[in-house]
Amino acid sequence: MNQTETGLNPMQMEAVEHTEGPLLILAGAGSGKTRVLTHRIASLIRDKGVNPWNIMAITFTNKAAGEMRERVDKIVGYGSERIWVSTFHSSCVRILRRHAERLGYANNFAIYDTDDQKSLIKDIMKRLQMDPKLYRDRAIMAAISSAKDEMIEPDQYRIDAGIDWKLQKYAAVYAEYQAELKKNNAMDFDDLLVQTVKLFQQFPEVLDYYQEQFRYIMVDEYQDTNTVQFRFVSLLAAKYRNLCVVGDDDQSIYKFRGANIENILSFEHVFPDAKVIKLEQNYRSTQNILNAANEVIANNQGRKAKRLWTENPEGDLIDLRQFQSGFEEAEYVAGEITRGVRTEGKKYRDYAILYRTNAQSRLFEEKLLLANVPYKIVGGVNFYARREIKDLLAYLRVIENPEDDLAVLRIINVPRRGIGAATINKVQDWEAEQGIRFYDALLEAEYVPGLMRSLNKIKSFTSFLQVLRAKADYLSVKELLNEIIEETGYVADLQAEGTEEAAARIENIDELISKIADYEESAEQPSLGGFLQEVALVSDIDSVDEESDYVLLMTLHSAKGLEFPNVFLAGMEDGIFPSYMTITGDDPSELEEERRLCYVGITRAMQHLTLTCARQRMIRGEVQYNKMSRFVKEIPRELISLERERGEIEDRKPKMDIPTRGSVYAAMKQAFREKPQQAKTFSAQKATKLDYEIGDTVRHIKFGVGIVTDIVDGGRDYEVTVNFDQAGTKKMFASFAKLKKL
DNA sequence: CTCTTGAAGGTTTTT
DNA sequence: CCTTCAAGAG
Repeated sequence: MNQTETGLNPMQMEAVEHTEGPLLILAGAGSGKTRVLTHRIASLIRDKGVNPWNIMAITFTNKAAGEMRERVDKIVGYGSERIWVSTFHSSCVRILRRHAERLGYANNFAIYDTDDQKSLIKDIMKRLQMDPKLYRDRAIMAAISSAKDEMIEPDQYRIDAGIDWKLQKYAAVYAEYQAELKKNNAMDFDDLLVQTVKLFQQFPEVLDYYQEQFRYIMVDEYQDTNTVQFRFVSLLAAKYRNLCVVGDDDQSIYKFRGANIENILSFEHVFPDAKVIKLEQNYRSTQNILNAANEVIANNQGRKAKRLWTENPEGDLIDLRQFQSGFEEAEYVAGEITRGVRTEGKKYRDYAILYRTNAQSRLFEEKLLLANVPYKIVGGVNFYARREIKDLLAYLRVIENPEDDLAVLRIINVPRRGIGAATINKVQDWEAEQGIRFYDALLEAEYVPGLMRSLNKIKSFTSFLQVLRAKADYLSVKELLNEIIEETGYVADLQAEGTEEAAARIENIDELISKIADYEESAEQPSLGGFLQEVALVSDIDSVDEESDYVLLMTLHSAKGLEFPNVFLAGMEDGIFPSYMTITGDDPSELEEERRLCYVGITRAMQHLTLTCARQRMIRGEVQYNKMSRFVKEIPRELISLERERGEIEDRKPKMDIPTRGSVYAAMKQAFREKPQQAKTFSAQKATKLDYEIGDTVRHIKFGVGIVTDIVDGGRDYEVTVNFDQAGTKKMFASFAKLKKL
């Protein structure tokens, strides 16, 4: 490969060609590191004759993994499916599925999410008779998680706790928690890493097998690896030492999750023979944006010296707008997007709105809805964490892994079977006495004293599960779920409820069904276990689809690794960003982490960056007055445009900042709500036929009743003009407006 | 045992 | 604001 053929600059070339031995690539934002990684993999296969299956690449999201595989495929044309490209968690699961029994787990172990962890911790706290006022479950979960990140086992934790009675108590919960997980044949997220490393440490032959397999290892976003992940990688790479890590210390933003910035800062100490390559040319952003980012991050101490530069034009100034309230802020953003799309030929997907906390998405959602702008919110409540989804998944989990007592407990009385807390307590007491598993106790419920009428209910529950389990042998996952829905009457109950909320839940269930269908179509060997695993490890960002035309809303954390032509950084206020916690806390390194987050945010923008803030804002039902973020003040004045309004702005009536009434807003959201799958509808298929035409009277969920005055076939979608009785004339896309003919 | 109601308490960021 | 938890009636 030569430079002209690949379009790589000399530094990038060097990174691609340096394949033997440890390599640290310090890749600034937008410096083309993904290109380097893909070309490096391609070059290994094509030019150096390395077998695809001898390569492992760790990416930050499943989506990034898929894209990398695709790009390699384009360059090389074969073998990409044999490369291990995946996240840390997925790689570990894949390894553990084959060897978990060596660690005392069955290979079909369940994966517990944060919710599951929490219920388990609560259970244990109750059992240990701990006062929930004195001990916070969140704190305990965090403590256990960080212990695992550092590979500290319960015994060690207890020793380290010394005479601190509180930590001693934590240690007790930790030990019990770990025992319980094992008993349930389950692992939490952290365990996936920890157990894999344990596997490698305890079984040298297993380690050796994988060392032989993964002769070339690459890790993306290395600045955000934690200690276990570092151990995992270094163990695997210990034999052939072909370890290439790519990262940017300025973009380390996951300290709260155990990310250890030392991993990147001291890579050269751990691997003294490491080659270090810096990629400092930015191909993404304009001069002005890059300068702003450079100035902000320069305020941090203890970073590797570097300065990004670009050959890109200077570009627009950075817009800074301060508003009276969060409502006005959101309105402005929605308006700017509408304007850009209407007058500048921009696409909705050219825009992203980034904020510090998920809670900030609300206002934007509301205003975008009003402005008829298609959007998608990334993050927030995970789809698979919704109650109805977790309930149904719990059935599937119990079928797959009979030892998952936590899942059994979740569904034993869902839907209502008349098996209440009193009954469950009796069974649990007896179970503890006998030293058996909860589910096994249910099977032998006739021996449990004092059950009375509940006994029959338990019997019918367990026999229902047994039947399902038998059917699992020949039914597909989809059929199985239908069976569950049918037999439990889960959807029927919701239908009977007849509320908005119930309807939304049913919609979610429908979506779950189609997700299963998708899975069964696309997976090589679809199985119940495979589906549950996939579900446990997806993140919301994985479902973002570049083809679809919508504005993306997400936290700064979720935006890592992405880029957009136009970025709004919202809520630039002290107390929001940087967050209240870091300002009041006394750890200056936390402020630096926030600053890195700001750096990440700024560098997402390719052409245009807008910073917004509000003088006053409703937080938790209270009005807060915030100063403009200190980060904004770190940007040189000459890079900023304060121009109040641009172009003519229609004379606005004085705004009443009254939030849309909850019910109306909820209803609109409902009508509009964006399911990942519906997302495709926007771009791929317009409504094939409209059930109304010019002259018809229609109803819009927000604007009320009106008459259709025009319908234009815009190719992708119909653009409908409606003259509303109340709201005046509006143009809107048919697939969004959800107009109902009257 | 279930459902309703009211009060209290709590918020970064996520695989 | 929104979720979670406890208490009390049916």
